[in-house]
Amino acid sequence: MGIIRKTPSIEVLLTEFTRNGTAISAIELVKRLDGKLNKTTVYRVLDKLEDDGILHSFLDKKGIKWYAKCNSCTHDKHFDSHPHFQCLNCGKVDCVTVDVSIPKIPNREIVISQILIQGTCENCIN
Amino acid sequence: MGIIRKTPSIEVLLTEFTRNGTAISAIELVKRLDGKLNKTTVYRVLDKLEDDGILHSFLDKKGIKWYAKCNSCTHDKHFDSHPHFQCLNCGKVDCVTVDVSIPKIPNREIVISQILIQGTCENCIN
DNA sequence: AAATTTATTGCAATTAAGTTGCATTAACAA
DNA sequence: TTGTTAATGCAACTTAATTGCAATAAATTT
Repeated sequence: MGIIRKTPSIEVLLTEFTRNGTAISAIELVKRLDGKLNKTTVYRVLDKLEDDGILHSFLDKKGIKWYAKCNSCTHDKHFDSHPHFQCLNCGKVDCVTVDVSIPKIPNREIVISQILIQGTCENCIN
Repeated sequence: MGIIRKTPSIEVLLTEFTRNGTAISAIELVKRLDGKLNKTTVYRVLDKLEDDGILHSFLDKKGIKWYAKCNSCTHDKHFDSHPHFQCLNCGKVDCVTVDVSIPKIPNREIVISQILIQGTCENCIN
């Protein structure tokens, strides 16, 4: 893959992710960029950025799709197996930089694993 | 909560889960019981059975809702933090009885964690 | 056993995240 | 500057899941 054309849409979306380090849900981006970018475009650009290894995606407990900036992903391989933490109070989601080792399971081959942690974030804990 | 009335719907749905030990998706149950039970009823009974601590639910990577029989859940507390394994080949999903310890995260309180593992199951590995 | 209460069910309509088809626009290479 | 084709916008669609409401039927009361 690789980004083929540098368009305003791609820049606009990337800016949203560089603004702060947290994950952003697809619908949130659609709402946030309403009037600026079309819903379809948002979904398609996000998809492409994920293909390119720039963003990675995951679903929260409600099945809502979230995206976050990748650290060491390539378009070949996504290292998105770190846990994602969702605050039950403020809704914020971010990537947690701890290693969780998934134990081997007899007779099964593990391809991907996804860990979603929900609780209270550092801002809401007090 | 607790089941208030013992209706055929509840029995029909529970039978599906006792038939074999794997998890079943909500839509799969809706399809499987088409003509026998209404879609709305399926969703509502599943919801109630989860409330009662008889089933627990989780979402797969596509955002589809799955249910599985609980082992030691009560209507107060769901011990659903064991991983769920979904076969990328046959689609089967089941509960994995291994303990995955989620490390404590500084300044955050963990309430629930959900682990979804995808790969090849014991039937499809050969 | 009949009447009463109200949880449960079925049906149709709705919701909402995400997708698709297609005509139009605009990167960017030649 | 022209031609190619990726990217975009719009409208319509898809699909899992939910909601409102009237009808039905457990289970309790009389």
